[in-house]
Amino acid sequence: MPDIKHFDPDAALEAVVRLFWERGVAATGIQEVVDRTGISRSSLYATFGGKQDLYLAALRRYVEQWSRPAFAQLAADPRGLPAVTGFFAELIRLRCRGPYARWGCMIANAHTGPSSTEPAVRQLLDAHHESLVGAMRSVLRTAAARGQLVPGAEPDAAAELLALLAYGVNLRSRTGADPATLEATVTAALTPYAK
Amino acid sequence: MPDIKHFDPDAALEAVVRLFWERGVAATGIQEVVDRTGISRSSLYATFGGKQDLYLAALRRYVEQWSRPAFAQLAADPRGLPAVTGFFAELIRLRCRGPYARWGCMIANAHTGPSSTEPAVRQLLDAHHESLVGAMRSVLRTAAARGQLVPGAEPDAAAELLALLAYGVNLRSRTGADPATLEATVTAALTPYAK
DNA sequence: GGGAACTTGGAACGGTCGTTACAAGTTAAA
DNA sequence: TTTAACTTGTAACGACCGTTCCAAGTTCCC
Repeated sequence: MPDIKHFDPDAALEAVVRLFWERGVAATGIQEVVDRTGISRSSLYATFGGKQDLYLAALRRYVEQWSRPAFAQLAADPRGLPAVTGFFAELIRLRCRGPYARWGCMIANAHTGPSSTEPAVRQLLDAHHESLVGAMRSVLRTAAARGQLVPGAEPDAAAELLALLAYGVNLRSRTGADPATLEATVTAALTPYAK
Repeated sequence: MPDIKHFDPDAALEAVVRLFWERGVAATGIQEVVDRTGISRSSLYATFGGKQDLYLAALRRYVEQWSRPAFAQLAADPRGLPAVTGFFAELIRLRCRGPYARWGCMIANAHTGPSSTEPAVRQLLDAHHESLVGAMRSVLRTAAARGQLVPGAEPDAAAELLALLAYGVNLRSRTGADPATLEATVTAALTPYAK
């Protein structure tokens, strides 16, 4: 029977996520991946395939670990509008403070990368966007059901708006945008909808 | 006395802009620049310096050629809210149709690039953002003066919101987002403010 | 213990990266 | 026409790119 892996593929992939997330695929060499993960080129290629496969795996892991939980929590939040406020507050905090400050969103970053034309990547980006919009729609419908929205507000259109706003926040946070300004902008976006 | 340049630096830089805009800096090699501009490595380095200088020059040219005129027109437009609608309509058209479709905005793209941490680039990105927000502020104040806004609307906060929305449009357009959806989203963003 | 299945480290692959050096060519004042 | 200033094409630089290959090591079934 075969030998067993001498490393934890999951931990290695996590290191790869952080590398690609912060610096981007194009700017990150395989050598850096080898150094940061501590595993050798052989093991890397045997486990994940080439760089493109590795990037795709990292993107998927990011979505599973960050986007999906956040979207699920948002969609299921029974509070309605306060859930949206909370979502953005947490987003802004994550993007501007702590270990991931100025990294932006790995998915948002991927939109401008050289692989964004590759079908698998594009499909992932589109699916991510649909998930975000869907979650926003859910929570806005909750808000509508709870009578929190002004008459005539359209949850579906507002959901798209809030999703694009999130991309804007993600992008601008990479240059060190002021979190207070971002917060105020989110407030300005929501105020007209609140009854 | 010296020899004279055998090429048009401005035309060369224009070609460089398109190259970096569409594909990004990291994914574009000097050889491609040489091929597309038609000038040799020597002339390239003698005229523009290294790759980083070339990128910065291209960014500046993009701002001068695209952003500055658009922002100036927006800020000076006497119509108020219809000017905002027109700005986004033109933006979406440019991003989704014609020769620049799916290229996004070169400045938005630059946010995720490896050079976005370099001071000169970051400063340019921040200045660009301030210009856009400033133009939005101007046109919204015009709208307020013309009585187009609902009572209580804050032009300054709304200006930031519309700027971030523009970044979102730019980003999402790179994967081929539906222009009609984007239009509807812009409408949804403006509707609550219109009297 | 023999041996098949698999992992691992390390060396090496050809290719491309951004950059530099230099000889030859061109220009116009002296 | 000499000469200094400058441009241009070509060649080459060392470094790194992503990837592959292979010998050596490890594991577990037979």
